[in-house]
Amino acid sequence: MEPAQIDPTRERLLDEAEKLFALKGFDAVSVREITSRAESHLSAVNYHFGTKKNLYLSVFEERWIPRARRVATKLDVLEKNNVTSVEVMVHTLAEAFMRGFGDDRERLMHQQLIQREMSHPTEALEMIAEQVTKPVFLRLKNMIVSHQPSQNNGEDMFLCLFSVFAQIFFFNFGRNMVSLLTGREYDPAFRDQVVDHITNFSLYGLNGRLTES
Amino acid sequence: MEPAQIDPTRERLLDEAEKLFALKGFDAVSVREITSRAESHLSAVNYHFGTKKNLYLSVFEERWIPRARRVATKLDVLEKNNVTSVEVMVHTLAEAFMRGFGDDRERLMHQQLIQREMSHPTEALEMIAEQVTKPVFLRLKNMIVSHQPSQNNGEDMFLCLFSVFAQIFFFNFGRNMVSLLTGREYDPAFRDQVVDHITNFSLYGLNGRLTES
DNA sequence: GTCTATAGCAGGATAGAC
DNA sequence: GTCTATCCTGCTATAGAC
Repeated sequence: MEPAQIDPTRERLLDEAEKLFALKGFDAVSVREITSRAESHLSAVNYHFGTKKNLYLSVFEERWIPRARRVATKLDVLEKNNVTSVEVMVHTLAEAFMRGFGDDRERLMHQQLIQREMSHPTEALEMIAEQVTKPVFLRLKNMIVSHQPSQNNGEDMFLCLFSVFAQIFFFNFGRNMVSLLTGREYDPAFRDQVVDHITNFSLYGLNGRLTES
Repeated sequence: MEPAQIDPTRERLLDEAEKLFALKGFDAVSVREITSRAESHLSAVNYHFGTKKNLYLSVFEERWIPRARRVATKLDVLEKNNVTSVEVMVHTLAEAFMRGFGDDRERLMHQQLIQREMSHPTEALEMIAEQVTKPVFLRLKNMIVSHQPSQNNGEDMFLCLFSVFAQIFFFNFGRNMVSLLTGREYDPAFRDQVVDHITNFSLYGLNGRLTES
């Protein structure tokens, strides 16, 4: 099925499709728009992917999931060095997802795609859950609980991990609201501030903030 | 502009439009679908709202914003009773947004609409920020800092409030992913568990969980 | 294999009967 | 004011020229 030789037209189609699906969502994007941006032709999509829907799923198979796996390798160093500090773990995690992509645009695109899938799942969400989210969460859970005297069960730790990811997602997809209320732009300084905030909030919650001297 | 007498056709159109826009998003919904569910006719939308876009904005003006204000009144009792416990505040806040709607469907619809606006803003987001989010956040910030010896500035407290809302949003719009990973359904028991989790995580973060005996 | 042409259908908006 | 009929545009998918 996969061509041994990479087809550059097919690659451009996947690139532009991913950008547009993230920006506007499946229904708001036309195949014509994708092909014209990819400097290709309407029927090239049909030739390479059969249908628009299958192009969408291919974006996840061939772009999104490999990228998510790449970002997840940022956690390898923690395991290799046998890091025991939860603070370092959470900071690494937050930084990996807030800054561990090629650039800001790529990170936003990546997270807008998963956000759409989470609120309106297609076949892609199950692929992602099985191949990415579940393995990553299990690794994180084991890293944390193996160094801690906690009696928490796995489900409770999963909820905590969701709370960390919830913040990462919110500060990306909700950046418009955040900017409207804080008056801050998403420049590198603010992003660093957000990473520190997520780390501190996830570790100590509100009490840590309110009682610090 | 507003009719003194409420037009039942107009009301049904707003009701069905809100449901469908929340479920599928602006582009994926056709006016024909809205009018057929409202047992009305295609041109009724044109007559009452002019355009599809204006119907969408009217949903926020006449449904979403009034509902958000209604939910926000759940915070009044805290001010009236001069509550000083941050734990009570956060729990009230989480419960108001996790359970303080007519029913589960209404809450999900409400939060899917704001989620879409946050990631892809239209004129509606500015209305919401001005008329709902900013006033609520200011109230919450003042309630918390007026009882605390904290030196935190307002911006930092805003980030904390975003982190609380981030979790509320995530456990709603991301419920598919949460269910896939935990195997739990969103029954009332799980929702109570989530409210408690958000309260605890927001107050004490991971450390509170890991060091509890 | 690439691209043109087009089938076949659904969309938003409107005009006009009543 | 309500509803039918229709316009025009844009869509996906396909057939077939080259």
